[in-house]
Amino acid sequence: MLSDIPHTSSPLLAQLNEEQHRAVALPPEHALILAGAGSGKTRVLTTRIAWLLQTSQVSPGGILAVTFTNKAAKEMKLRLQAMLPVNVNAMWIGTFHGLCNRFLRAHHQLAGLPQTFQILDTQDQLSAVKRLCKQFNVDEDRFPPKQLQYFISGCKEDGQRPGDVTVRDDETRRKVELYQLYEEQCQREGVVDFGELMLRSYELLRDNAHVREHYRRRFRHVLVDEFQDTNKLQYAWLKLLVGLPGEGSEGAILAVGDDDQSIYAFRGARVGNMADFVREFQVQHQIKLEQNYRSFSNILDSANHLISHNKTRLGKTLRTDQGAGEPVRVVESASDFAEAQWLVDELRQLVKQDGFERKEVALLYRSNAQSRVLETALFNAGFPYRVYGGLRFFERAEIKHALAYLRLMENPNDDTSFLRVVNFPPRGIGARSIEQLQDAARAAGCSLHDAVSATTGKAGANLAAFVAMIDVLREQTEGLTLREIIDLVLDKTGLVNHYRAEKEGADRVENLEELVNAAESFVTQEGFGRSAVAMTQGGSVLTQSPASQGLSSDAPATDEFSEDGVTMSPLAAFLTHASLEAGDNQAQAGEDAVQLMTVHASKGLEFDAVFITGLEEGLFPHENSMNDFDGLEEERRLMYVAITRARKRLYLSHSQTRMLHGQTRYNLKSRFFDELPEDCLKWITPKQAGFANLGGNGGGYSGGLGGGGGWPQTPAQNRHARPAWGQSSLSTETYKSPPVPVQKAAPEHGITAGKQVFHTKFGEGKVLAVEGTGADARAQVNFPRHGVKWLALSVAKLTLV
DNA sequence: GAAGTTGCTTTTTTT
DNA sequence: AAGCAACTTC
Repeated sequence: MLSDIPHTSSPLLAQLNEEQHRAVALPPEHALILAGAGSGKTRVLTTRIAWLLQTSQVSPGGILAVTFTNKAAKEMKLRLQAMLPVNVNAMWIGTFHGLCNRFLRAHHQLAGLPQTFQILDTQDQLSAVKRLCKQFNVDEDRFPPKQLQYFISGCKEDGQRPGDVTVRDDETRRKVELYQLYEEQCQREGVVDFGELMLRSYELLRDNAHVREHYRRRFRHVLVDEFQDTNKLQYAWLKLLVGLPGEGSEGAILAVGDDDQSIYAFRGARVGNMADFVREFQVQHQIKLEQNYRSFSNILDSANHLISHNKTRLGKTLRTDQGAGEPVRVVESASDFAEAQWLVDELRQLVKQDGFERKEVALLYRSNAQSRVLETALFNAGFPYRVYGGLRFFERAEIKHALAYLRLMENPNDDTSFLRVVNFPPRGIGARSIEQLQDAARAAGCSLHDAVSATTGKAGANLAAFVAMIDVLREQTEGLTLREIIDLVLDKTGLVNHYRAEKEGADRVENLEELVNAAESFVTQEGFGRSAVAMTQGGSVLTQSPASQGLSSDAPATDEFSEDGVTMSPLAAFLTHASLEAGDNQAQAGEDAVQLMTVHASKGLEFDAVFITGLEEGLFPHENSMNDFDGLEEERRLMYVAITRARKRLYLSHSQTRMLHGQTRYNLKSRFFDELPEDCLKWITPKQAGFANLGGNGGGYSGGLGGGGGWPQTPAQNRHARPAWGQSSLSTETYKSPPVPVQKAAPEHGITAGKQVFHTKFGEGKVLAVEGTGADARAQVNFPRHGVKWLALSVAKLTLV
């Protein structure tokens, strides 16, 4: 009953439905919100915070909100700021890793870390592991570095140090040994990987009662977004941070999640945390948000119907007040090329006739490899598109090189960075010199940087020059602005010149210039001036001062928890920013282009029209997942996520054949089609124009003139050349259609109704019907094992029995 | 020390 | 198919 809720008069609550209202105005106790897709989850989260502040139940300093992505954190701050005049930087809003970083910077001594510790991203971590393997002569066939990396990350996600791992066999024993050595290496070098950020922070809270008590008193309201995606360690961290009932703590957790949208089990997410949370925190308030504001009911019913096939669910059914809307369109193509071509035609019509905006249309697929055909077709049609995924800005090689120099200036012991740039650009320091240096460093138990002075000869001179350059740069850049520092480093290290001289290096030079811009805007946005300033997010933290008793739990901005302990140079702050936030990977936002992405990447987004492509057995559900129960359920949730992205129109598309790993595969349509409500669907058969059927005949799609990168032209972001017939600078107006590949005359197939035929995958079957001629010829065949199929004769290799 | 050649792998992804 | 790593050759 609304009347039972306090403070209902707040205008903040006026526009909420009853469920949302109840969620926002919950008492300060642990609660779980089951928020269905499109049910206004973020809105509830932000309004909850705003309401708590407005009704003076908490001050900004008492709020901690945690998300999984920087994007979500940014969004939350933005919307909060729009709701009420509050300094969002006084609140702790960020990703798990961002917040952990903040804790560790503030308590670096207690955590056993240098103040300037650097953060290894996944790439850095792998190269660190490789280096370790070389040093200890690990048989890389028996222990592939990638697998070791996976092992180490997995252990950390489970909260296990080397000593905590149960060793049952020799292989594990060796892995644990290497894990231990890896840890020592990181510690020596003053670097932490992502898992370490989380684990160290957990241990900090676990092992230091006064720190724990301080934060428990301080954070009265802890809000967790996407709770279904938390892993074991993150949940344990939350338990420490807030304290279980009976531990005398006062903070309340508001967990928001949707078990049906849990699609990250493969990387350690534990949906079970939701049930554990309810049990361990004795949650009294559970609210389901089932009102969907996004989709028409044909779309929503399809999603509901599909997900109802999952056995392990908390149970939730979305409803909408919008009408049925259009039926969900289902399309079958003969080949992935035909699918792509059909898609382009349909897109054109969608935009021209039905008035959809390009950027409001998404093409979704299960795996990245599927994007290529789509891109090729779009590119050749001159249709603007944008691909999400792939290399992000701060992951690009040239950027990582530049950052490595900067990191070395901050922390000379960072051997990973040292090795990355010691001979890049080439300066005559080869593998042999580096090996010698590594031996010396190992013998002396010091970093590569420090071992240089011990080397002799010509190699030693080169190394000495390199180290001297870094040291000189450190001195020269003292007191300069971040921009000036980076400019100087790019120049003096020869990095820019090296790429200028390279014939394919223009994009890289551009990216390096972009790095300077990124630094500039970082300074502006985060308020970093010339002098050292506090943590990137502002706000206060508990310093290492021993006087940590008698703290007020709120608004400690002016007390002894001043920012003293967390001052960082602008450079150090920028480096942290670069490791924690890989940056955008998309071309110009705002460009009106259709969006291509994996289903995973689409989570949290919505579009007017959505195409889900490649709905085939083995692809979606993926073959690696479809053999075990949990895997299949996750695939189904993935499909559920995909469907619920659509507002108005949804297309489901599958193809009979598809090129995969250089081979044509014959696929059955996805089992998910059988799990959708038939009366919501409309089966469309696209007209099979000649162009659409060029499946396996080696037509003109490959081996074009090359050049160009996507459309519209985004040279710096879209470096990889794609096949194209035309010039790379296309415009919709001037572009001419690619020449239609010459279709070989279809051989006389002699397939007629009633005959027995053989198919390489489906086996023997009986022809029921044949239609079309030449390239368009299709046969309907009844296979005893696989049912009735329509097969394009130009694609499927049917032989008469 | 750098450039060319062969062979191998191939889900999903954030921090 | 294609990208990447490791190997061989100049």
